[in-house]
Amino acid sequence: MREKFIEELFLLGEGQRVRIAGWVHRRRELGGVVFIILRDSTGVVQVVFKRDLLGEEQMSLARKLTIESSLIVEGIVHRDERAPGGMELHATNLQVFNLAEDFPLKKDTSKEVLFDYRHLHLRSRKVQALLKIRGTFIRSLLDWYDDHGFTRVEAPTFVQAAVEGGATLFKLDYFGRDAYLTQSSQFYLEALIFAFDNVYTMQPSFRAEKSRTRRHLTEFWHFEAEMAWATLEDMMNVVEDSLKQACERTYDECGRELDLIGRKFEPPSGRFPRISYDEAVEISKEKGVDIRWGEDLSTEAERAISLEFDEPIFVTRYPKATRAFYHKVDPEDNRKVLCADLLAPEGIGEIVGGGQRIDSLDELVKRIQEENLNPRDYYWYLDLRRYGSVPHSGFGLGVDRTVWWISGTETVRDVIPFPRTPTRLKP
RNA sequence: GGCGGGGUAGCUCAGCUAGGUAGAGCGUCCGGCUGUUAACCGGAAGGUCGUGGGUUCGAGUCCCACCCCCGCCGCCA
Repeated sequence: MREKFIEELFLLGEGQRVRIAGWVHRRRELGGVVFIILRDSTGVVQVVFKRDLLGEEQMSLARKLTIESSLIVEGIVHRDERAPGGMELHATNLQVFNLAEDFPLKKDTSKEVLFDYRHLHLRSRKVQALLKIRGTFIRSLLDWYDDHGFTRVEAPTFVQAAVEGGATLFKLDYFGRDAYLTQSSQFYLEALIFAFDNVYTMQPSFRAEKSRTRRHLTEFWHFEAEMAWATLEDMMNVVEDSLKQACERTYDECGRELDLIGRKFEPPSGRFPRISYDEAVEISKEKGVDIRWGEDLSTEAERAISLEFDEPIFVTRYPKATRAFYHKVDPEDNRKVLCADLLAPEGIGEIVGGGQRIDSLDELVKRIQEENLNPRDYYWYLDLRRYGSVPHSGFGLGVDRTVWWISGTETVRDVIPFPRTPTRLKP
């Protein structure tokens, strides 16, 4: 079988014999010589097929090779300036495992058709690079939490009640009862901090909104953390430290991939600015955005603010009416709550949302009633305030959106292997 | 949910303003070429112009209805 990866071939010397395996990336045929660019997970190399080394029978096999055919080839390494990368393999033996049918993806294929064929497009070098960046970012992010006393936990995907009133849930039949797909693991994490103090999870969340934009998915990867005894400021520090480290490591480990996709990404180095909602409204007004105090920040306002800064920026203490019921009221101004959103630069918008949770039973019941929700639906969530309640804070980070920001692609769909949107359920 | 753009060959698009036998490039197939770099050269095949209805001698083109896709806003991560 395979002896070397393509990447390793470039370390070999002139005249060495080697056997590699991979897929036909490009082919160019002349009368008596066939050039194949062969791809594996580590890179590409030009393989040259000539009659004198291969013989007539294998030469005719080489002439039939189609794009994405899989093969094992033995040959002799040659340095040649005419070869891409300065090195090529002169084939001495060809073993075709599968002669591919006409590959449907060509140079002029539109983005939508590429997503129709996502199962095939994944093997492109660009998607490969993006998913490598994604994997590296996720690993680096989780490492930070593992190294800082957080316990990894999991929450159910089937749930009975909404976490927040606003977001729409996917409803499904659960043995004759109504159930929903989770839109956040937050409440479960709040229960788990009583066992572990600091917990995190990373799993999909689901939103049934028909949001047809380049930053929305109906199924997205949600990193969430919850911390006992933590204030809003503690929470922001955790977000900042972990995100900085994850960005730095991704930058360090994925230089080749960032180059390949043409992304000039600078990991944030300075302290993330923290501005209040009040200041955010002022900045928006100065930039000509039509906004009134008390309204949530519009996409236009978020963009105007994020373009003012080079680093991700926290916007804190929004008006109570713009946030879900579980946020703790700001003791310095009871019109506001102790929350923070993190806006990514370059107009990407919100990648983190979080804050300090209500720890008083009476206050929480009052807020649930004000939202016309039924406290009985939240019985176990209320229990957490009955038995040893503690001040606590937490947040959710949109993994896909963050990787989108790092990689600078056109849409968030580019950075997840199999995106789900209101109109896309396959492949 | 509101607004805008779009649906013509396998793919990317032109043709629609001014109705008159359906076009290009790429890809595919066939042939040529022993150093190609998204190779090149010659030839061929390939289309119920999103669906239904209407106007007209005649509709891809004009009118009506519907379906689907993309983007922006709202909602959020």
